[in-house]
Amino acid sequence: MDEPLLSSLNEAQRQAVLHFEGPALVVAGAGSGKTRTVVHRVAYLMARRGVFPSEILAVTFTNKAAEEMRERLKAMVKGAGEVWVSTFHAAALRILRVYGEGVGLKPGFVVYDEDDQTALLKEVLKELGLSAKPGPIKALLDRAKNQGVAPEGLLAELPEFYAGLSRGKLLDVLRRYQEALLAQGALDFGDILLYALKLLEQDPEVLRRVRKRARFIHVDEYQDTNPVQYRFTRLLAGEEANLMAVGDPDQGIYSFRAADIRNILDFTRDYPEARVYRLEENYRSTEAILRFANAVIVRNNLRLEKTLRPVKRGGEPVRLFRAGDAREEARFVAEEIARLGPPWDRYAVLYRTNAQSRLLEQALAGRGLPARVVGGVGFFERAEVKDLLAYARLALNPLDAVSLKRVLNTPPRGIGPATVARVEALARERGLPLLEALREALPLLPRPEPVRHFLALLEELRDLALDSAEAFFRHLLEATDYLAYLKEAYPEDAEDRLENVEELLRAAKEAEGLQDFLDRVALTAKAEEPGEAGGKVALMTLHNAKGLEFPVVFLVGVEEGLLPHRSSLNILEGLEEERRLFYVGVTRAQERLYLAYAREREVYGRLEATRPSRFLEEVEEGLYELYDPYRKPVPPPHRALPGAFKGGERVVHPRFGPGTVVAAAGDEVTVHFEGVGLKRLSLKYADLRPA
DNA sequence: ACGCTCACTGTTTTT
DNA sequence: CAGTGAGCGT
Repeated sequence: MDEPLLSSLNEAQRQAVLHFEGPALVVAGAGSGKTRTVVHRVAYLMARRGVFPSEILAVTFTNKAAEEMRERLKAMVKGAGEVWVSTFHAAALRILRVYGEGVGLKPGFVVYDEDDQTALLKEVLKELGLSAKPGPIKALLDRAKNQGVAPEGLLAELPEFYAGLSRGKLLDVLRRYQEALLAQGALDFGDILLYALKLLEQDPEVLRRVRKRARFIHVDEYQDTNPVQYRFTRLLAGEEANLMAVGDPDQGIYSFRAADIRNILDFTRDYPEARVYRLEENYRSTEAILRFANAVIVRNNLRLEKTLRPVKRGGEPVRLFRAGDAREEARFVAEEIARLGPPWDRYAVLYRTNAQSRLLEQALAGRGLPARVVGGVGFFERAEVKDLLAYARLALNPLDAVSLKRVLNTPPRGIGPATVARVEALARERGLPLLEALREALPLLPRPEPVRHFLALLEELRDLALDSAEAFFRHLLEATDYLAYLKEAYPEDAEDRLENVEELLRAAKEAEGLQDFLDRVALTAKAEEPGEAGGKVALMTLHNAKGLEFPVVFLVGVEEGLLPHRSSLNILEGLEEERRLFYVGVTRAQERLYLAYAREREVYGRLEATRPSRFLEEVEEGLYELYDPYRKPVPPPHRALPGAFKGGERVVHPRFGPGTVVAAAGDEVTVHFEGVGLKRLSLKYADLRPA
C-alpha cells in the first residue's frame, strides 16, 4: 500500500487504520467512510504490519457488502484475495461444511428457507393432530435460535396459551420440529450460527483451526449483532481479541431479528482494553440534510453521543409534501422525478412496509419511468425456481422430505394425495425416511409406474449432482420436460416464469458446484437478487436501504402508524428503533431529500385517516419546508359509495380501466369493462370511481 | 388425479 | 384486495 493512500484519510480514519493489536471500536456515523476505513486498515495490516491475508477475517452484514469490500481490497493490495470476507452466516456455514459432522450434521445437509421451515412446521402440527397457526410458532422458534436459548427458556415468558396452544403442546411442537429437521438432514436459518457456535464451543481443535484463520477480526454493522453472533465473535476473538468492531448504534434497526444495540454500546465494558475511534465527518450528505438528521436522532436516549459534521456545506432544503392520499403521494413522487429528469438511478423511494410499493410502482410506470423494486417477493422464492431448487436439494440429500414432497408430483406425473398418504403411513409405521418408504411401497401401490419413474429420475439426478450446477439444471429441465409444464400450467405468465428459469441457469453458471450453489442461494437475501441492472429508480424498504446512498431520496409514508409503525408502540424501546429507521432513511440522501405523507391511507383495503409522524414534530420548523408545486386544479372523483349506481353509469377501476355499470344492488355492482368483460365487484373493497 | 371456484386470512421490517 | 388453502365437480 502506498503512503499517499494513508494521507487521503482524515485524522480519525487514519487513527483507526493505524490501530494494530487488541480490541477497537470504530463508531462510524452514516457516510463517514466506514468501509473505506476498514479496507485501508486491512491493507495496512498486510503491507506494514506483516500480517498474512490468510489471518484476516472481515464479517459484513450482507453478501453485497462483502462483495464490495472484497473488490476494494483487491484493488488496493496484492494478495487480498485470500482475506476471508464473508457474512456471519456464510462464515458459519463454511465452518459447518468442513467440520459439521462433529455436531451431528449429515454430510450434504441442506439449509431450509422460510417457506420450507413453515412447511415442516405445518407437517409437525398435522402429525401431532393440532390446529395452530404456524406463523407465531415460527417467530418463537426464530427468536429462541437468534438469542441462543433453548425454547423452554422462552416459554416461561409466554402466556399460558400462545398461538392457540398450551405450553406443553407448544413445547411438543418445538421439539418435534427440531427432531424432524435434523432427521432429514436440514438446518433452518437460525441453526446455522447456532450450530457453528456450538461446534466452536465444544471442540477446541476446531476452534484452534478457525482462530488461526481469523487472527485479526473485523465486524461491520456491529450494532446489528444478535446474542449468538456476539458469542461467536467473542469466542473467535479469544484472549488476544484483535477485534475491530465497526458500527453505529444510531443505525441499529434489526431488533426483531434479536439484534441488540447494547452489544455496541457496551463494547468498552466487554473489552476494557478497547480503543475507541469516532468517525463523525460526513462526506455523503449536504449540510441541510445532516442538520435534519442530527435533529431527529438526538431525541434518542439509547445511543453514544455523536454529531455528524458535513463536508458539503449548504444544499437544498429538506422538503415535505402533504398528500391527500397515498395515490397522490405516489403521483407527487413520479412527477417530481420526471421533472428533475434522468439518469433515473439517481433516485430512491423509501418506505416502511413492502405493501407501499405497489402504488409507487404504478405511478412511476404511468409516467414511463423505469423502476426496480429491491426486495419484495424474492427471486429465489418464486414457485418455478423453488421447484428446481427442491430437485437439486433432494439430489444432494435424499432425506429432505420437504423437498421430496414438493417435487413428487411437480410436474404432474400421476402421484396423487392417495399415494402420498399411503407412503407417509408406511414411513411412520416402519420409521423410514420418506424416500425409502416410497421405494418400499412400490409393491403395495395400485399404480406403481409413476413412482418407479420418479425414483429412476432421482437416481439419475443423484449422479448428476456432482456435475456443475448448470449441467444439473439443464438435464433436469430436459428429463422432467419442465418448460413445457410451465407453459401449460401458467398460460398467463409463462414468459416471466421461463425468464426466471433462464435467470436461474445464469446464476448457476457462477457457482463452483451444486452444493455451493444451493448454499449461496440459501444465504442470498431477497434484496440481492441476480440481474437488475442500473438506470432505474430504486424502490425499497428502509431496512433494505441501509448501507446505500442516492443523490435524491423520497421518504414516503411519514405518518403515525406507519413510521413509527403501530406495531412498535407497545414494545419497550420500539419507538427509538423506529426513529433510527427514520434516521437511516434520511441519511441515505446525498443532495436532495423529500419527505411525504398522506392524510388518509388504505389499511387492509379500508380507508383510514392518518396523522403526520411525531418525528416531524420533533424537528424544529426551520430544518425543512412545506412543498406543493402541483396544486391540482380538479380534485379526483371520490370512490363510489354503496347506492351510488342504478345502472348505465360510466366508471373507472384502477386495474380494469373504464367501464359501464350493468347492475347494482347495494354494495354489489356488476360492471362491463371494455376489453375485460363483466366483473362483479364489492364497493366496500373495489376502488371504483365515477368517470 | 386434476383443475376450478369459493372462503378465509393477513401487513413490519430480513441475514 | 390479493394470495392461499380447502372442497367439489369432472
